[in-house]
Formats: sequence, C-alpha cells, structure tokens
Amino acid sequence: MLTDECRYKVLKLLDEDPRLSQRELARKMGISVGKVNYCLKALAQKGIIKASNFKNSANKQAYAYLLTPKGIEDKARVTARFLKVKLAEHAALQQEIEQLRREVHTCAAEEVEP
Amino acid sequence: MLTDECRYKVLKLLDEDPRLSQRELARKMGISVGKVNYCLKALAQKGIIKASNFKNSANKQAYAYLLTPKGIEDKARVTARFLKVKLAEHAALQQEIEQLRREVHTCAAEEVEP
DNA sequence: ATGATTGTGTTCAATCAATGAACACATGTG
DNA sequence: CACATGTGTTCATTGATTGAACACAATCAT
Repeated sequence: MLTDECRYKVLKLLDEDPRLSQRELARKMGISVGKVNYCLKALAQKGIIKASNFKNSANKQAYAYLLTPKGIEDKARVTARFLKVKLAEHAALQQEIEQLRREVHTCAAEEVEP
Repeated sequence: MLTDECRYKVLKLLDEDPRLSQRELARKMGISVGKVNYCLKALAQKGIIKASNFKNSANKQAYAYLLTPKGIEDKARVTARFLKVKLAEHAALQQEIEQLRREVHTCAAEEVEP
C-alpha cells in the first residue's frame, strides 16, 4: 500500500535527511525494506520525490531522495490531513478511555459481590 | 488472531447482550463473520464464554454466548490491560499531534517563502 | 403439507498487504 | 586481487482476513 501514514513519515524523514538509505528508513519507520522500496517508487512515479541518479547512473551505490517542489507541497497537504485524522483519533480514544474506565470500575464491583 | 482488542470487544458486547448473533457481532465490531466465529470458538475453548447448546443441541438455530465466571474475571483483567494500552496510545498520540502541529506550521512557512 | 424465505453457525478457497532472505552491483579495505 | 560492506531490487512465502457458499432449523405463505 501507500497509506497516508507511510507517505507522511517518508516525506518527513526525507525532508530532514534525503540521504537516508532504504534500510535506515525501514528501521526508523518500523516497516520492511520491501515496503519502503515500494513506497519510494510510488512517490517517485507521482513526482513527489526525485532520486538523484535513479535507474541509469554510473554510481549505483546510493541515492539521495529529494523532495521536489511538488513534494514539498504534497508534504504540507498530507501532514495537515494526517493531523486532522490524528485529532479525530485522539477524540475517539478519549471517549473510549472514558468508557473503559467505567468498565473497569463496574467489573471490579462485580468482582467483589459474590 | 485473537487480539486483546477483539477479546475486549466481544466480551463487552456479549456481557451487554449474550443473544447477539455472530453477524450482529461482526457488524458492531467492524470485522468479518469468519473472524467472529474464530474468536468465539477460541474464547469458548478457553472456558471464557459458554454457548448455551453448543455443537449438540436439538435447537440449532441460535445460541446465547454467556460469560462464565472465569469469563467475567477475564473481562475485568482484559479491560484493565486494554485501558493501560489505550492510555499509552493516548500519550503517544498527544506527542505525535504536537509534532504534526509544528510540521504544519513550518510547511506552511516554507510554502510562502519562495 | 409443502415450498419459500429468513436466520442461524460453520467452513475454506481466495485475497492481499507485508515480510525478509536472496540477488546483482558498486565501493571500500587489507 | 579478494573480501567485506552497503546499496537498491525482487519475489516466493507468510499469515491474517475476508466473504461467498453451505447445511440446517424455524417461520411464513400458499
């Protein structure tokens, strides 16, 4: 896939340091190299990142994955969207926690009375 | 699988209404019937729930999935554990949101300056 | 009565994201 | 030169999840 979360994290990390290898990205993101590779290709195809010397270079060793102007724009958009989702999650979680607190109390009560 | 989340939700819903069908459970939990069936069997095998007339009954139409005493105990334990996890998630989310807020601001700034 | 419809639980082949070992290549090292 | 290390890339395998299909029971309509 290429979820918003993945997209956001990749762009954030590459914006901070475009010279991260796919394995470093994988480690920092907590996903596999295969998935990182897939995401990078997807983002490159969308023109969101540009790998310096992608595919036909004499120096195949390492790439720098640079955000294109479109990429910077996209990063802002995705980040904002992601924030929105997280805020919603936060609110939902808050409610769920309240519910859980009540559950814990009633369960504890049930536990006592035989 | 039989995650804590699944376990908690099933026990909560069945505690509220043991007469829920597997399809109703699936709908309320947002998962497939197959998974519900799997979870119920797992919980039954653990002795956490007991299906009235499970497997060898004249009336095969519908079961009531009742929490056993062990089930009630388990529900309390799982709920507490689940609450703990959710609180941790909540804290993590809070930090992530802070981070995102900063990101949004810097991105917006970058957007302006050419 | 009997056929049709609805509602059970159950099964299991198919799906699909995700993994990570394996590969080809390039560079650095001894 | 050989060897180790570090790239990106590939792809068979894994494993959870799905949901259509099935057998059975009860109810409804004719």
